[in-house]
Amino acid sequence: MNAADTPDIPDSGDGFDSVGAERRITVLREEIHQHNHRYYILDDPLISDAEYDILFRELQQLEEEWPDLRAPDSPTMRVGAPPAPEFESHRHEFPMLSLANAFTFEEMQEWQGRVYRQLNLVGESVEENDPSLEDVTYMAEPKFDGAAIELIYENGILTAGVTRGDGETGENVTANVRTIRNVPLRLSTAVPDARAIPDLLDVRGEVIMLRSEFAAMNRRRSEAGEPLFANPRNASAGSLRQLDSRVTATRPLSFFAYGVGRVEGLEGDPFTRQSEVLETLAGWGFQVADRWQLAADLNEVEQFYHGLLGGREDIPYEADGLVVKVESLDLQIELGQVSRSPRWAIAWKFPAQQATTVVKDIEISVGRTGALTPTAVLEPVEVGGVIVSRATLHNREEIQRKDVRIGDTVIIQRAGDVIPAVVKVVTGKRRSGARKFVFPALCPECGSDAVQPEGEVVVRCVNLSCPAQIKERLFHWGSREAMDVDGLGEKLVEQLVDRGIVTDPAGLYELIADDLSPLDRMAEKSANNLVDALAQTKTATLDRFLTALGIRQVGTVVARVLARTFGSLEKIMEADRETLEEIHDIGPEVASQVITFFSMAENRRLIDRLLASGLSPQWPPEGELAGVSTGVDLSGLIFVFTGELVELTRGEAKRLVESLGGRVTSSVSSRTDYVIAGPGAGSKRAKAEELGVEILEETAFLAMIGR
DNA sequence: ATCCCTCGAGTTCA
DNA sequence: CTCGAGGGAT
Repeated sequence: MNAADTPDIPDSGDGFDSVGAERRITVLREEIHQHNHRYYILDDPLISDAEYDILFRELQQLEEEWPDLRAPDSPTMRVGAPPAPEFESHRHEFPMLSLANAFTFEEMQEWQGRVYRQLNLVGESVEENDPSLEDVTYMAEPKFDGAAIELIYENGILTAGVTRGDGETGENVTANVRTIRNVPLRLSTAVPDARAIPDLLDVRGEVIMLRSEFAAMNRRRSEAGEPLFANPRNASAGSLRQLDSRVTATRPLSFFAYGVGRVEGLEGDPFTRQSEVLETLAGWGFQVADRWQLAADLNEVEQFYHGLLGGREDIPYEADGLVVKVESLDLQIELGQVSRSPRWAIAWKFPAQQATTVVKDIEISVGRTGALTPTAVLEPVEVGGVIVSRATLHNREEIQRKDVRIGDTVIIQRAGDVIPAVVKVVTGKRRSGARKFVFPALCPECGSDAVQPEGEVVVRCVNLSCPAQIKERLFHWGSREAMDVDGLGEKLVEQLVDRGIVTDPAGLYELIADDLSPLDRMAEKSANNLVDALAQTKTATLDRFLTALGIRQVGTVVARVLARTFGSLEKIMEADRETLEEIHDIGPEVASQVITFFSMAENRRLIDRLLASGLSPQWPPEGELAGVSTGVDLSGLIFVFTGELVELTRGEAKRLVESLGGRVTSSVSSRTDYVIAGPGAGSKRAKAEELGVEILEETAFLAMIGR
């Protein structure tokens, strides 16, 4: 049933007036919504596809005739809209976290141990009000292998769909999401016991392709002579990121919901259990995993795991493991998160897909820092739907430890189903021709010495002018985290360096379009684009500039710390070792790398030339909340936010604290300095009282930071 | 001295 | 995504 494929039906000449049309449109939409639900969610249609198409066409025609009556939740939105030039980025109000992984039961037990420890369930100081071991139960469901997204519903209407992105910021793919047949455009209240719909709801889930749909789609593509998709995951992710949503509409995508983000204005009690969230979502019209399981302990989880693994092929979608969550939402809140993963959930992955192949050769590549990295060149082999021909061997010791020789038969797998790695050598199949790899003592790119410093694992080329290093440094300069120069790709850098046109980043800014014209694939237009893109980076922020310089041990985070602490390039260059080491997150090693970098005459000359070409690193960043310096110094202080905030969003509050040098974490501990508690604060507030941590209201917090 | 968490750096394929 | 190592807390 695909309305987009239905041939046009001649105009019926309905002759409604606007009121009549509106009434008819409302009836049609409601009816089509019901049929969609029965077809896609309940799998129990009441009418034939042909009858459905007639209703759909009628609605389409009416909407064409009365454009004012179009609506974002109309089923006709599902056929897609004309292409957009690019996706807008969209910041998640609550970050979309990723999950920690476990592969064995032992690793699951370790995770449980961390859960117990965090909840104070082990050790001597168990207090009366603390939860007990029996309170920690689990909910497990299959881990969908697709693309994670968030759907935003305002007053029950789907208003946005956003990809996970880096977890903080994703892309707005609303037009594409609307084309997914089992995504409710409007939340359903049809189920008798369904809860009333909240004012604002973020639904999280996975966009996937069912195995059968994927196979059928590839069959169609093969008949049409179109390229095939490697696997359902790539096909889903690719379809979701189509700029032309009419293309997305032709792809057989499905959405499975598994969680919520913001829930505002929910009537009655807040959610208390993970399974309740799932049941409620199902009641509102979402498709959820067809099999999920409550488990009183890890042994029950393990049974479910083995059951699912055994019948893995029979599941209608690809699952790469199990997601196990602590069932109680109160405990989830108390557990909080570490970095970008919640402590209350874990992915228990199925064993990675493996394949056997032969190592044809071992090649060495030279990185930005001169690191010599060996890569195994493999006889191409399919692993999990992708042809793999190379696998990293990391470093010299790794080759020795695994005793990988050229000509060996090896087992490879895709780590996390992405990056190929050599698991082990099949020694039984080793033939006499297999020879040990002699790790080079000289850099293969420039012939300089390659040395391995005492106590380190990495072998490095000592020559700073090594062409391979120059290329990587230039490429790094333009990378997304650094100066983000559009068009400065690997191929272009290669040509620039090989022809001696550019040898360092300053050289890039001395380029004019004429220098580029003799290069391959460099017509006038792309040359001008590159020069423009470079010009735009002249006002990049100081932290990006520092990242781009490629100082050892200084990446995005440390660069931001330096920019925030010193505020200008000159001050950073003047800073002495003691000043640097006093800064949180900077220790002797990082300090010494910074000092060394700026003390080298060559680097100082590079910076002079960059500044002379018009670069002026900006700090504080313009327009960002972070820029509103109030002169308050929060460095070294750790904040936890709990309950609702009124004046600020969580994201703003976090950025504010960080911009003033403080840190924000999610769980209260003895090292927390302040807990900012709003209405609805619960266990964290209690924990703060217990530990004697200072508690502030939002207004007091704002006063404290001078806003 | 030891653990845990983060950060940096390097890497694959489509 | 994974590994190694820096930094901070215990």
